[in-house]
Formats: sequence, C-alpha cells, structure tokens
Amino acid sequence: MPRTKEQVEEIRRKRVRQIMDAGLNVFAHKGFHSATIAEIAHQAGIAKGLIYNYFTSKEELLYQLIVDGLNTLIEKFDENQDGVLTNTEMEFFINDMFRKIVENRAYWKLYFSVMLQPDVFSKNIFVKLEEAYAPMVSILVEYFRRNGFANPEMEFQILHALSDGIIINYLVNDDFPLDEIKRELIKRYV
Amino acid sequence: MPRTKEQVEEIRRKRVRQIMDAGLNVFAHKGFHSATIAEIAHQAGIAKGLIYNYFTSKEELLYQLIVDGLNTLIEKFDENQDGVLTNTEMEFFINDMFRKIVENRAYWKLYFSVMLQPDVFSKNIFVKLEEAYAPMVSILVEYFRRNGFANPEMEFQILHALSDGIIINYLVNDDFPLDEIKRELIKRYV
Amino acid sequence: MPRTKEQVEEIRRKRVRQIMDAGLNVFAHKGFHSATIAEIAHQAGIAKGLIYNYFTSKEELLYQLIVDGLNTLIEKFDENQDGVLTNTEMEFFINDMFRKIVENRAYWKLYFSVMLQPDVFSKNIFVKLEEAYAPMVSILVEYFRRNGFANPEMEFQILHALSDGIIINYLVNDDFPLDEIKRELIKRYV
Amino acid sequence: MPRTKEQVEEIRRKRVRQIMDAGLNVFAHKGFHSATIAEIAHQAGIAKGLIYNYFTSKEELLYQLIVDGLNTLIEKFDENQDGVLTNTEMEFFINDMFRKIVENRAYWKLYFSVMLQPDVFSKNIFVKLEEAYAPMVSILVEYFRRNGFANPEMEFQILHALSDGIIINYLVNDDFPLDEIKRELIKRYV
DNA sequence: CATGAATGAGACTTCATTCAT
DNA sequence: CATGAATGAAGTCTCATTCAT
Repeated sequence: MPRTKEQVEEIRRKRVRQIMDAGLNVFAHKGFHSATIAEIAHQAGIAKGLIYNYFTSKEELLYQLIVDGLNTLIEKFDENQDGVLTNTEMEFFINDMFRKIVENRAYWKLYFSVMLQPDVFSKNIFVKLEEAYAPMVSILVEYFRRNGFANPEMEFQILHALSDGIIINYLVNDDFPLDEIKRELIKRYV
Repeated sequence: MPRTKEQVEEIRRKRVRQIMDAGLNVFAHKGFHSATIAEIAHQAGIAKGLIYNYFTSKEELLYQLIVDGLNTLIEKFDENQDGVLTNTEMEFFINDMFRKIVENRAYWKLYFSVMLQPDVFSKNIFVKLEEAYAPMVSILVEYFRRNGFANPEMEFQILHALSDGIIINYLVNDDFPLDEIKRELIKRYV
Repeated sequence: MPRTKEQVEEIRRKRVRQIMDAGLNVFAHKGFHSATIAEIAHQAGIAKGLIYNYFTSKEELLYQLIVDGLNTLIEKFDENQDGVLTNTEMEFFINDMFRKIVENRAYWKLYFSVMLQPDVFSKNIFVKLEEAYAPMVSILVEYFRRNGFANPEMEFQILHALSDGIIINYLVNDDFPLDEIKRELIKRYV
Repeated sequence: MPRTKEQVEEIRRKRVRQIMDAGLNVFAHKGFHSATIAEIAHQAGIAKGLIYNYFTSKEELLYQLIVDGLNTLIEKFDENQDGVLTNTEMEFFINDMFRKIVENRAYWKLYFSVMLQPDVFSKNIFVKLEEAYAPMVSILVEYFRRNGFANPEMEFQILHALSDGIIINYLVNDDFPLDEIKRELIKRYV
C-alpha cells in the first residue's frame, strides 16, 4: 500500500529536521568548508544521497540554516510587539537575549562565521537580516530616548556592537563571565 | 659566481613580504579554506612551488600571518609602556586603536575568522594572544580604577567585548559610523 | 529502491579484487613509487577516487597486497600440517614451491622490492613474515635432521637463501632454467 | 690567477667522488625515488645545482653508481686471471666474495633494488653485467668440472643463485649468520 | 666552478554531487 | 522515499631541473 500524502509530508518534515540539526552541529564545529556532507548525513543517521532530496546543495543547506535561525529569533521578538518597551520588558528582553545566546551557541558560531566570509553567499542574507532587526531598532531607540539617553541612535549602535562582542567572546572563551556581564547590562540600561 | 649571503637574504626577505601580503589579502577575502595556494602565488607574482621554499604549509603561512599581526599590534602598544595611563594617553590609546582598525582591515577579518574556526589550528594561538594582551589588561584595569569605575575588571571585559563588536560591525557593514563611535567612547572613557 | 546488503557486498568484493589485481600488476612492473594511483585505477577500469573508497591510501593498498599474498602462501602450506615431512611430501613441497614461483611472478617482484626498501613501511611486515615462516622452519629443520644432514639449521638457511636467489634470478632473467634447477634440488634434498 | 688545468681536474675528481659517495648512501637508504637530489647534495656538502655540473640527471648518477660498482668488482676479479682456479684460490675467492658483501652493503642494496625495477633503466645495464660475469662463469664452471661435480654448469647457476640469496638475506636480516654460511660454503666447495 | 631561488609538471587525496538500483 | 558506489574536478605539496648571479 502506498503511503498517504500526509505520511509522506510527515516523513519529509522529520528528515528536514534531522538534516538541519546535524548540519547546524557539524557546520558550527567544523566551519562550512571543513564540514562534509558525509559527516552531516552520518550524524543525521541517513545516507549521503538523501540530503539532496531535501536540499539542492551544501550551500543551500547552510543558507536554510541561517534563514531558519533568523526567523526563529525574529518570531520570538515579535511576541511582545506593542511598540513600547517598559523597564520591566527591557529587563526581560536582556534576560531573553542572554538565554538565547547560551541556547543557540552552535547557531551563533555559524552566524558569525558566515558574516565574515562574504564569498559563501551573496549579500542577500544581509537584507533579510536588516529586515529582521528593523522593528527591534526603532523600539530600542525609542526606549533609550524615553529613558534620557543623550544620543539614542548611537546608544543602539553601541548596544548592538557590545552584544556581538559579548557573543563572540562567549563563543571563544570558555571562562567568559556571561552572567556577570548580563547583570551589569541590566544595571546600566534598566 | 654565486650571490652573496646578503643578496640571498635580501631576496628572501622580499619574497616573504610578497607572499605574506598576498596571503593576508586572499585569506581575508576568501577565508582559509577557500583561499588557494595557487591564487596566493599568483597574487604574489611567483610560482606555486616557491611558497613552499618559505613556508612549510598553507597552515604555517596562516599561522605566521596571525603571529606577525599580533606582534605588530603588541609592539606599538609597548611603546608607551610606563605602567600608568594618563587621561591624555587614554585618549591617544583609543584613537590609536581605531586607526589600527581601519589600517588593518584584512588582518582583522582574518583574525576573527580564525577565532571562530578552532579546527584551523589548535589552542596555541590563544596562548600567544593572551600573552600579548596581558600588559594591556592590567594597565587598563588600573586606569579604570583610578578614574572611579565601580568594577574595573568588569569594565575591561565590556570594553574588550565592545571593541570586538565594533570591529566586526565595521568589517561587515560599510556604513558603520566608526568615527562617531570613537568620539562617543572618548567621551565615555576619558 | 536501494540495493540490498548482499548486492553491495558483492560489488565491494568485486571492486576490491579489481583494484588489488591492478595494483599488484602496476606495483610489480613499476615499483611502489613509480606506480601511480591513476594508472592503477585505469587498469582496474574505475575512476581514481574510487580506490579511496576501498583503501585509505596508496601505502595501505600495498600493505594489503603483501599481507594478502603472504596469507595465500601460508594457507596452502598449512594444509599438509601434520608436523612431519615424508620424502614424498618433501618432493611435493619443492614442486609446489616452484609452481608458486611461476604463478605469482608479480607478487614476488613486489615482495622483493618491498624487502629492499625499508622506507616504504616499517618493520611490522617482517614480523608477520616471520610468523608465517615459523612452522615451515621447524618442519624443514626436522626433515633435514631425520635425513642425516650434519647441520640441519644451517641447511635450512642455505635452502632459504637459495630459494630467494632462485626467485630473483627467475624474475630478472627470462632464460633462467627453473625446471632444471628444480630437478637438481629434488635430487639433492629428497 | 686562474686555476691550472690540473687544479681543475683535481677539483672535478674530488667533487665526483663526494657526489657518488653521497649518492650511493642516500640511494641505498631511501631507494631511487625517495632519494632526493637535495639530500644527496646536502650529504655531499655542496649545492644542489652543482650536481648537474657533473651528472646530467638523477638517473645518470644512479647509472654511474651501478657501473662504477660493477667495474670495481670486475677489476678485483681480473687480478687472479690466469684461467684456472686452484683449490686455494677457490677458498680465497669465496673469502673475497664475502668480504665484498660486507664492505659494499650499500652498493648491494642499490644493485638489487635496481635489478627489480626494470623501468629505472633499460636492459643495457644487464649487458654490462653479463660481460662482467662472463670470465667468472667459465672459470668457475671449469673448476667444478675438475673437482668432479656431475653438472658443472648447473652447479654454477646454483652457486650464483645462492650468492644472491645470501646477500639479500644479509641485507634484510641483521642477524644473518654470514660467517657460518661462508665456512659451510668453503667446506662444500673446496 | 658554485650557489640556491625559482619553476611547473605531476602525484596523492578529498569530497560535493549524481544516479542506478 | 532511500542507498551508497562512482565520478572527476580541484587542491596541496614535492622535487628534478634550470639559470641568473
């Protein structure tokens, strides 16, 4: 008896998940070029060839991983989307951000690797990124303005750079005092 | 009649410079794995094989580039080494840092790529790095203490992360307002 | 539908055979270093890369060829393994030995090449060799003793050296009178 | 002041000697293909390029080494060339042969390696070899005839093969009892 | 006569991707 | 939908040989 359409869809969803999990893991540990399709397949528990039933190429898999990760981040942020950030929400936002850093280590590693190797794929990821960040930008700038920061736009740039730096330091340095830094940020910004 | 030892040394110095310049450039643009020895040689204007008269492997070339870059950075810093940083010197330090960011774009790209791909080479570059940073750490911490910062060590960590983040944003984003950020930092720290 | 495990195994067995046949042939004619993977693949009728699905390296292929050859030789000898050699069996043994020389020309060429180039691989092949020969040694020494040879151990050494010399002469010299020599040996030892 | 012709000749002789000594050594230890011109030059204490002032190629150097070695062997043998071998002379001959084996280990290694790799150079070395051996053959056959061996030609073939085998075993096996074997040969043939 | 930097062909090996089953 | 054998392009590195000095 042939499989029903639903069963097929279910299988496909599951396979995509397996492959993306394995892909994220291997890419993050090895970097894009050192990661091999063979290892990803092995870690996903499937045959090499099957990956090409779901992704047209190794690059496409990377691209999907990045996009998927971005979407996840945006999604979460959209939840408290009412345009203004109270002080309590700002504290929640910072806590949430740090939680995401810890929970998505592999993703961040991948993210920054890709950022620094523009040959991997064209600027179009940056566009997507910009879109993702856009609402966050205005809300945070507004927050800084309301809380008396002299130069809110600048403050956003600094917070952005600082966040990137914190993530990188955390990724690279096992002893990085993430929690202390978080408390300091809350003290400073809330 | 064979060349004199001086002539040979001169040639070798020149070639090493050519290869390292080309190597830094190609590695920075393509990343370690996508960069090819063929392209580095081509850009250096020499034959592929000659690179191996000067560096034992592609990895060794990368390693030398990183070490060389680090040494350059340290060297400069050692100059005002009298153990304390006056306010004027702190301003000079920040200006100097930003100047180095702009002047060594390729180096910084390489540097962060390598940081994020631990498979490229083992931890031993991190040790060198730590050594390089050590004197800077204590001097800056001392500076923050004298200037009334509540938690000088933490402040150093934050400045460090912020610097990394600024560099990354500058590398990736052509419109990044480096100068404004610099002025802000001086305002904040001096 | 994927191939069954049996089909895959069958293919793999066949390919290993193809590669080893081609490898033995090319190694024997060219020597290890002059033999190229490209030529072995060509002679096996497959693509270069496929060899690496079956052997981890050129050296590994050589190693397997030597071990495989040794095992074949030992196997056969173990058959009449009852500890003593009658005169008839001794005659049979010598006949068998000469038959193997003719049938495995390529193997012997490889074997002696490898013996004389210790850099190809470490002593560990010699250990295997010694093990392979051990039972033969004692049986032959015993045979010489029972047949009144004054110094049986010495006689074994001489027979051993003589065999090596005969093989080498046969390999190198197309006119070498292998059969006459065989008859002479039988006359002398049986 | 320019060098005189004699001085130049002297230098050339010395250089040739240096190169051939180094060449024999390196070829014997590494085999023809693994030996590098760089290492030979280094061991000879000269620059790579200089080798090409004296030998047209790596192969030519090998060829000269083999030929030179053969000539040395022949030369010595020609000395007692009066056509017949007394028993005393036969004993001397065997002793001499074994002495040469020990003294020219490197040469023998090279010799047998080359024998087994016919691609290294064409048959023309075999022709030279044959010439070299020719007088020895008839004298030994004659000796065997006078001493009542039933089949003198066969006996020569066996002695020849045995000698080859002894050398190979000695080259490969550090514990090979060369002296005992020599005494046994003398006992048997004299 | 002597040096060693320079060349470039060619070897081994890897791995994304295809495709017969 | 799934497998994994097979391909072949591409990359790193070696080294005999040349040649300017």
